[in-house]
Amino acid sequence: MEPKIAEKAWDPKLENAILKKWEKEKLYDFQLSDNNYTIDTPPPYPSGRPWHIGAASHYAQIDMIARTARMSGKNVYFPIGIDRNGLPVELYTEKKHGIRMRETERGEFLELCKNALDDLEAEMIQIMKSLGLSGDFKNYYRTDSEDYRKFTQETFIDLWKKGVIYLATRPNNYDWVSGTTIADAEIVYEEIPTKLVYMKFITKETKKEIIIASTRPELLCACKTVIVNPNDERYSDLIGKELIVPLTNREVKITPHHSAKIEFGSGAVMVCSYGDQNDVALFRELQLGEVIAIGLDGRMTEVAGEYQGLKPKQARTKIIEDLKNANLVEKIEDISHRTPLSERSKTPIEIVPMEEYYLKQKDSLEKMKKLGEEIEFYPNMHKQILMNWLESISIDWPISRRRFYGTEIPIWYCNECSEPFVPEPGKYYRPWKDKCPAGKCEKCGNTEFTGEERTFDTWMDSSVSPLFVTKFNRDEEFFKKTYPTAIRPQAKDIVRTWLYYTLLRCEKLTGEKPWSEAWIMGYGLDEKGMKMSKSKGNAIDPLPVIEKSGADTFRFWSASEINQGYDFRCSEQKIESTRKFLSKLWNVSRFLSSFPVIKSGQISESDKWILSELDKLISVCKEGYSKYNFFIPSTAIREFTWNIFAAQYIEIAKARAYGIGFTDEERDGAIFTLHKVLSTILKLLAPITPFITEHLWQTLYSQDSIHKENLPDIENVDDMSEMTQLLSEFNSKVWNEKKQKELSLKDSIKIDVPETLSQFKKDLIAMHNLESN
RNA sequence: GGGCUCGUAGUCUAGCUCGGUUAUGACGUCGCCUUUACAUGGCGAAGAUCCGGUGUUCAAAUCACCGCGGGCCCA
Repeated sequence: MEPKIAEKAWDPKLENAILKKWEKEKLYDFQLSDNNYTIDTPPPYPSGRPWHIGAASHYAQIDMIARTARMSGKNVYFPIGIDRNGLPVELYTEKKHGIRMRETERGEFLELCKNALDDLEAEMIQIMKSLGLSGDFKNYYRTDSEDYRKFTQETFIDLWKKGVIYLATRPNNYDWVSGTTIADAEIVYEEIPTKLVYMKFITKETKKEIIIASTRPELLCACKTVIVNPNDERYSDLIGKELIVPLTNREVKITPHHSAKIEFGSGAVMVCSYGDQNDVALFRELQLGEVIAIGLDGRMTEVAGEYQGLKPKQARTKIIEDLKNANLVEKIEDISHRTPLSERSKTPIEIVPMEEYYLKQKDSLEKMKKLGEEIEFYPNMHKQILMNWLESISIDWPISRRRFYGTEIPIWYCNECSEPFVPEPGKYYRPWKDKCPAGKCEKCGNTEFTGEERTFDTWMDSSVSPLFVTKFNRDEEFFKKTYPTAIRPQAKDIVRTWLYYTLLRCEKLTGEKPWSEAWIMGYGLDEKGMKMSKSKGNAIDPLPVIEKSGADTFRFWSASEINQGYDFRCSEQKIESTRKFLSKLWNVSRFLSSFPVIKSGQISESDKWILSELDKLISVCKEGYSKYNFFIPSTAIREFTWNIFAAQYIEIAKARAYGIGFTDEERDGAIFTLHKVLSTILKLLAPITPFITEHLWQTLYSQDSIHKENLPDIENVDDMSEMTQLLSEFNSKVWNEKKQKELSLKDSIKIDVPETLSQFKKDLIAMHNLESN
């Protein structure tokens, strides 16, 4: 019989047609039912080209979660969203058009951002689709849509009414490049070379010289005290005495404090508002009055005297010169200093007192820990990231940002008495341009208002993703049937932010946890194990890789190469070489396609053996799938298909399948078993490589999609796995002997079938053309 | 400084829970082979101080302890 499959290899170009067919058949459309499995899909941020190959791999695996659930009989809701709020697009737009946000009309700037996002988003959607994501693309949402922003504002108004939002002036992490406050979670630390300046302070009474080392001499004008360790004998007689600050000639006290390290610098430390977080803690503890030395424009203020208007770095250079000229410097060391940077703009943050809105979180920490305990983490070890973070939270969450491209904080202020007005939910508010919905101020009756200009931290938007996709407050039935959602898949670097904030917000709004499971993925690194970045030039663009090798190859690589939760290395060569397995699967199928698909036959001992191995494979795969660990099924299937099914069983059963020297019933047993095994492999593999399995399934077995099938169940065939090695050893022995004797594989040879394999004797004699004994 | 986590060929990985073969398989490398559905293949080879040390034991990749190294987080 001619094989139904003629082509000699799987052609990834077929994927496109399969995609179109799925779309036409509405295969993955979601209809609400009582058995919903909701995925809180991470909405990717279109930050620029190329998209990260690690992220593409994340999404491929998230799709495997969806397909696994679908093939386990669940009604899968797999929403697709795009995260479009926040700083990166503002920076991208400024650079692209050579403009500055604050010097551009706000409405115009927002329009430019929106256009940039549309471009970047289109490519991302294309990659996600071509990866075979079985998500709800038709209803994909954007976090900057009126609908979403209205929703974010509603949740804010709700929290405002609950009294968990407040205004406070606090030293804040301030990123002066992006001109906004940032949360602790957005700070990254880097070792940066800097100068440690040993300055000469003078004691007021005795005119004795005291050396104080600092990396921030420009903050001399904001120095309010000098601390020394109480155990430091060098200074014990000076505690409580006054020092003259160089250049400014102000007087400050020497205070004992345990945080002064005896061995660092000279042991005496100047405390300024604010050099670092430690200064903040000391100012609070010692109740010092702060001096604002750096303004919101990132430049020195008038308290800096002649240094006013300079950037801190410029001021530092100048002040070091001046100190040197005045002979007030003992020495200068070049050191490497662990500097806090803004994660987004990568510039050193300053600590500046500012009035911002806060969301209370400190009083929820115990509750959060409890919820964290209840949520199942895959892999479990990453739960620790959340727990450690919960342990270290010390201040409430600052939620206001001085940026443009974000959800506006829906507040107006009375021009007369400054009383804030928060409108009713139900509308998208833009206070920077909309008229205040209140006729007059409730407090003073004034009718003039000023709109709030700030926006929310983007995590305020993305932290309600599980509520948005389940239609919280908008469709009660839908919400009831989909929330709490089943699973939150995400990357491990945003556990402290996205995962935590979602937990916090959803609990505050619904009293429940947002998901019962969290699935945490590692980073994609380059082939040497370095972090990929556009600036280093080691980033791999996923689009050409997928176009060249095909989505299934990429997906199988992702599944078989990445250990759950661990960082992984990406190399194009390795991805491409994964394709060999798909070729193998293709050719196995091509061979089987020359035999009719039949319902039954007389099962021989070798058939029972492969069916028992197949049972084992099913168990292993289902175990792996149940833990969302795709490494387990992908490697098990490859191993079984290649080394057991193709290399051993097909060879053993081939002669019987051709029916030479066997009865029709015996022949049918082989053909039945061959198809049984292949069709099972295809179903087991379908969540990982949906395209090739669909193509082969429909060519060989059914008009219907394989993705409507359920994962196969085991049939409890008697275990014969002890035979596997014996068979493969015997076969290798015969093949090797023929090779040594320079015989063709078809030639006959005299080798006895060992007693242990006597049950397979007939198949083995036919397979190797053994001289009967 | 503290916490978490990991350490098996160039790379990914199995084995570790519950100690016992010649340490599994794949990618890559090298050699041979038109030979079967598949040269996108087959056969074979080289490649591992199982991070190190000590202890327990007849026996340690596996158990215990002490180190070392990487990554992430916090200070």
